[in-house]
This record gives sequence, structure tokens and C-alpha cells, in this order.
Amino acid sequence: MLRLSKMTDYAVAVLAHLARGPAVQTAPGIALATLMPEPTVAKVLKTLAASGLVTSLRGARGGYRLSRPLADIPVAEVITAIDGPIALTACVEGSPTVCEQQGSCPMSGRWLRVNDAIREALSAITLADMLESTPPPAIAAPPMMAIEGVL
Amino acid sequence: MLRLSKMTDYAVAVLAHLARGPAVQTAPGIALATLMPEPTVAKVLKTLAASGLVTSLRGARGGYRLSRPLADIPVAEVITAIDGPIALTACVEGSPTVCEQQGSCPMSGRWLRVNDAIREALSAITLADMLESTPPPAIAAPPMMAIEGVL
DNA sequence: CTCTATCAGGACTAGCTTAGTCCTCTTACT
DNA sequence: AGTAAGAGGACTAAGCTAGTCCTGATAGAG
Ligand code: SF4
Ligand code: SF4
Repeated sequence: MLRLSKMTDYAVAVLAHLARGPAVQTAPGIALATLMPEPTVAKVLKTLAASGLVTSLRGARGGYRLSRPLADIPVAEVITAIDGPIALTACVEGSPTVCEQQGSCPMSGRWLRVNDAIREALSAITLADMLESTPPPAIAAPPMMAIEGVL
Repeated sequence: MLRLSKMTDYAVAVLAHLARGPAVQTAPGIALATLMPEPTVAKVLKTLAASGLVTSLRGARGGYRLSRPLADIPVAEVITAIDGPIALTACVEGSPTVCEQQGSCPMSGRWLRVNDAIREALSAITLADMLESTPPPAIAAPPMMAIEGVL
């Protein structure tokens, strides 16, 4: 279905959440606010910290802070940070796997162009772009469940 | 890793193979020539036939034939035929799944733009484009194993 | 008319990948 | 000290994917 992993999805949402509210926020706090499972959010944040997208502050009153403004974070970077390199097929550079059919496949190596097109498209859009020019999210009557009760 | 399914990969290779050689080819024949597992190729061809990308001819001396020239088949169409609609996240139209966090997620609905960018990119490139403007597949020294012995 | 090569359509299985959980150690503020 | 937080990893369960196989329909060949 050409879906990106839920982890990547979470990562983007977490980054967007970090841009709102206090500069430094804790993993459990973000999990609470976004209704995502706590340990999973923690895991995502650790990965993001390892990639340098967020900065971690340890110790009591610690938490995570955005390393860069959202306008400087292209979507592609988040995807590669969580999911690894964008490699549509096994016959483009990023792949750990090798394709058996490479010798007999009429398409060997020719996915590169498609792959690059997608990489470019994803590099051209920043997280700030996604948030700013918002067409009202009126795709399918969002549930709009109240989260105040949880907080 | 943002990889498309191997089935889709196979489908594109099969279509490209169909464009070469005799107009009508059988599933086992294609499998033999491309070194892909036979039943899998058959499965892919059935799906492609169901989507109208190839036309099937039943009975003895039957096989599959391209319904359209490769120049009229965008990559996106093959992907949707095999993998289903392109839906990066659960909060865009094509998804059978619904996202739990939609009410509290700061990104709800905002993936649409990214999704559309990818759809456009994949719709702009046809299979003929992939084959024609071929940068030599010198990505990593293709094995070039002889398949004549198998035939 | 019969035989056979081929596709149609599905059920089924094994393996892999992913999401999610949990534990222990380190860090640094109060 | 004591404690609130992250670092880093091992672990598990569920879901999905690739691949296999079977039965039936079709239509050309002889
Ligand atoms: S060589 Fe062919 S089958 Fe293998 S990954 Fe590339 S396009 Fe797909
Ligand atoms: S609502 Fe948020 S978490 Fe859910 S699919 Fe959309 S972006 Fe991802």
C-alpha cells in the first residue's frame, strides 16, 4: 500500500508537538498529550535524538528539545532517521538486500529515477510546510474527541 | 525503509518483459526468462489482468498481452494495481485503517500534501520513461549471469 | 470430438517485519 | 542523598508478505 511505518508517522507528530508548548518536554508528557503509547513515544524520541533531530536533556527536569526549527526539517530526513534510507527496490543504493534477479531483470537499475523523484519530493517539503499551509483537515469528518479529560 | 512490495517490483519487471519479444507470452515462460518464482509470476499476472493492464488469452496457446504500450502506463498505476492506493498514513483517503490519534494529532490531515506530491511524481513517470532514458545500470557491477543455459 | 495447455480464483502456510513492552544503567537537577 | 528523567538494549506478539498449491473454466490443436 506504499505506507510509511507508523513509527515514522509518530515521529513527525511528535516533532510537530514539540514545536508547540514549552521548549523542553518529557517523553511521558508527549505521550499523554498525543494519546500515543508511552514506551513507543520514548523509543521514537531516542531514535530522533540519535539522529540529531532533537536534543535530549538528561537528569531531573530533563526532556527533549528541537535541535532545529521545523522549517529546517524536510520530511525525508525524518523518514530516513526512523525507517532508514529511501530505497524503493533492492537495486538502488540504500538497500541492505541484494536482488537475485538483477542479471535477468529488464528494470535493474532503472528504479533510480523514480527513487530520486520521490526523494526530491520528500526533501522539498518541510515539517513547517505541512503545518503552515493547512488546507482544513476536512477530509472525512474528524472525530474531534476531547482530550482535555485525559489531561 | 519506504520500500515498495516485491510484488509490485515483479509486476513492473514483468510488464517490461512483456514489451520485449513476442506479443503473447505465458506465465511460466516469463518466469523462466526472468528467474522469478513461477507461481508468484502467475499471481502477479492475474492481478495485472484484473486491473486491465494486461489482457489474458485463455486456452491452449494462450498467455498474456500488454493492453497498452508502456508509454501509457505510469508507475503509479502499477503500484495501485498491486499494492492498493498510495496512502502514506492512515489519515489520507485510501486507507482501510483509521487512526486512533486523529483527534489529538497535530499532523492529522496534513500528510495529504506529501501524499499528493508522491502520487504526482509517480504518475509523471511511465514505464517507457524508465526503460528509455537509461543511465547505464552501472550502480554496482551487475552480475550479468547468462540465462541462456536455463532456456 | 477429445485432449491438453493455459488462465481464473481462491485457500493456505511459513517467514519476516513491525509495533510495542520492559528492564537496567546512567545522568543531573533539587 | 534522592529522584526524575533519558540511554540502550533485549524481548514478544501480532500482522503482513511472499510464496505455494489446488480445483475449475476456457479454448485452441489434432
Ligand atoms: S533488479 Fe529488477 S527485480 Fe531486482 S530489485 Fe531491481 S527492478 Fe526489482
Ligand atoms: S492522524 Fe496523526 S498519527 Fe494518525 S495517521 Fe494522521 S498523522 Fe499519523
